[in-house]
Amino acid sequence: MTLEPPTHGAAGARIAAELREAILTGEHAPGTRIRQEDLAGRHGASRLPVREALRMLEAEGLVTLVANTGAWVSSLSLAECEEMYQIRERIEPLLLRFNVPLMSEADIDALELLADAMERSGEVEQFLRLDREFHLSCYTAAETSMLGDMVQGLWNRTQHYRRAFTRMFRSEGDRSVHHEHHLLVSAIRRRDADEAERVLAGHIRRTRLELARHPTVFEN
Amino acid sequence: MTLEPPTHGAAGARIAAELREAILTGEHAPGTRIRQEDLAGRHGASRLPVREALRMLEAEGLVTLVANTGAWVSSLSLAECEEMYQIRERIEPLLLRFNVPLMSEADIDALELLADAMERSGEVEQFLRLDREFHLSCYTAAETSMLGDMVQGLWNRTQHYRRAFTRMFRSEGDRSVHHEHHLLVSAIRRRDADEAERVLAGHIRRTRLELARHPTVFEN
DNA sequence: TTAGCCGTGATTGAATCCAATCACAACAGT
DNA sequence: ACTGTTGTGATTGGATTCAATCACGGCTAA
Repeated sequence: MTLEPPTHGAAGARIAAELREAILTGEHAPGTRIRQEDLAGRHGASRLPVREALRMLEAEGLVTLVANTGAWVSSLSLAECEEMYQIRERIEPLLLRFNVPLMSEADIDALELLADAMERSGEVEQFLRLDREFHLSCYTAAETSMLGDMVQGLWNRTQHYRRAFTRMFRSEGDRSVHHEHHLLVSAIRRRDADEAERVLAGHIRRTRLELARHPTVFEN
Repeated sequence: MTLEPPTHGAAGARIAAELREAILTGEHAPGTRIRQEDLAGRHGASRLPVREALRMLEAEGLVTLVANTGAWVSSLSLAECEEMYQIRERIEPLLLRFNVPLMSEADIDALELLADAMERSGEVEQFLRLDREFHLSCYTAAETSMLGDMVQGLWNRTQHYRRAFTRMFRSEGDRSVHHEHHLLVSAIRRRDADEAERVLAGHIRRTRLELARHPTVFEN
C-alpha cells in the first residue's frame, strides 16, 4: 500500500539520471565544472548521494573526477572519438545480428517510419533525436546482458560531438545517410544479418571518416 | 617533503584494488556476499570509502549491488559469458591491430617466451597467469583511451569461469591453444595485422565454443 | 616587469551518527 | 502440516560534522 515509491536507496541513481540527461541535451557542455554542493542543493539532498551519482557517471565516461579537486563534464579529443567510432563499428553489427531474427514486422515498420521522418526533419535537435532513436531501436529486441549498455554508453559519450558536428557541417544535400538507413531497414526486413552487418559497419565507418575531416569540432 | 604518499582521496581506490585482486585470484567466489562493515574493518577505514569502492567494482561488473540489501560478487550465466566472448572476438582484434605496428622486437620476443613457458606449465594457476599475461601483453604498446580498459574488464569478469573451466576440463593433450599462440606471435612479427586479427578472432571463438560445450562450469 | 612564494578561502574526502529497509524466524490461524 | 503474518535484528542509505587538500589571489624580491 506504499503509493510513495521508496525514495530510499535510489537518491544517487535519480541524481545521476538527471545529470546524465542534462549532459546529453547539451545543457552542460564538456569541460563544465560540476560542484558537488550545487548538485546537492539543486536536488535537495546531501553531498553523499551526489558523490555516488558522480561515480556512476564517471564509470559511464560522462564525467571526469580528479581526487581532491573536483568533477568536470568529460571532453573527448578527436583521437578518442575516432576510437569510439571504431569500437562501435565492431560491436554494433554484432548487436544488430542478435536483433535481426528477433524483431517483429511492426518493429521494422516503425524503423522505416523513423527513417522517413529523418529525411523530412529540418531542425538539428529533431534530427539528432530521430537518428538516435532509429539506431537504438535496431537494438531493443535482443535482451543482452551488457552489449546493449556498452553501445548506449558509446552513443552517450559521443553525443555532444555529434551535435556539434551536425550544427556546424551538416549539408542538406548529403543523401547517403538516408540511403544507408533505408538499406539497413531493407536488409533487416529480409532477415539478412550478414548484409545488415555490412551496411551498418559501413555507415558508422563513413560517419567516422566524415567526422575526422572536421577536427575543428573538437577544438576547445 | 611529504614522504607519506597522500593517503587522502585514494582510500576508495585502494580498497577497490585489493577487493578486485581478491576476486580475481579466486579468494572470493561468485555469489559470495560482501559485507560493508567487514571490508571497512579489514582495511581500517569507515564504511564510506568502502561504498565508493563497491560502486567502482560494480561499474566494472565484478560486484552486484542491490539497494538496501547488499553486495555480492557477480555471477555469470553461460549465456552472459558467451556474450562477453563474442564481444571480445570483435574488439580484441581491433586492439591488436593498433598494437601490431607499435610493438618492438623485444616485446615480440617476450611474447614468444611467454608462449613457450605456457607449453611447459603444468599447474593451473600458473597456466592462467601466463595466458592472461600473454594476451594482455599483446595490447600494451598502443595507448588507447578506453579500448584497453574495456578488454581488461572483459578478462576480469570472465576470469573465474576461465579458472573453473581449466581446473575441470583442461586436457593436456590439446595442443591447438599453443599452436594458435605461436601463429599469433608469428603474424605479429611479420607485422601482418590482417592475419593477426584472423588468428586472434579464431582463437577466442574456439575458446568460446569449447566453453559452451561444458555448461556445468556455470552451475551454482 | 616578472617570476616565485605564501596565505587564505573554497572545495572535496572521510568519520560518526541516525533513519529506513530488508531478511529471517517464530507464531498463529486454517 | 502448511501457509500467511508479524516482529526483531542485522544491514544498508543518508545527513551532519570535521579534517585535509588544492586553487587563486596578493605580496616580495630580483
